[in-house]
Amino acid sequence: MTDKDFLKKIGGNITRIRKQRGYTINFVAQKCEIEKSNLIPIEKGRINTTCLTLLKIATALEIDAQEFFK
Amino acid sequence: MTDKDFLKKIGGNITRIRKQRGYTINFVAQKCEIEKSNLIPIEKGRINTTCLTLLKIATALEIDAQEFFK
DNA sequence: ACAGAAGGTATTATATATCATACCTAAAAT
DNA sequence: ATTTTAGGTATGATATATAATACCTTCTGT
Repeated sequence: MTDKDFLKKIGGNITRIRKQRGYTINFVAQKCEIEKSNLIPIEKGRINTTCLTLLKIATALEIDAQEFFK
Repeated sequence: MTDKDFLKKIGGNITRIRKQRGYTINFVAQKCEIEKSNLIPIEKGRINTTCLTLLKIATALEIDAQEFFK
């Protein structure tokens, strides 16, 4: 698995689960207390985010962070 | 789960699996191509590492990154 | 037609992860 | 006793994630 594919997998999982919840990017960003200018590239797999940012997103999506790696 | 506890969980899982494999920190750091001055504080839960560093460590430990989050 | 919502991009500033290196201690091996 | 190995810390430099903000496009609702 390449680095790029790995980040795209994580981002894609975040997008998929967010949409399953019916949440918008702005809503999740507010709930996480992160900026959408950070969240959007994470979902796109463009940036190599950190454990704690994943924890914030997972908490906002009411899910375990490990789900993002499946 | 606090931020500190989350990072300690991840670091503890890395240490546990590394020792199960009988690998030293130096060996894993070399295999990962990361510095031990980076790996040690990750295992201790002192730094908030990134997805790609977790991927490198998981690959060196022959495991899926999601194991670190369990 | 217009207003608002939603996704997305660009830029600058700041915080911090990582690298590279040197050094230390304790324990084990010889 | 000395050397080696393993874990760990300290520091300065560099790369990059994140914050904060402004702006853009498309689509939907009115």
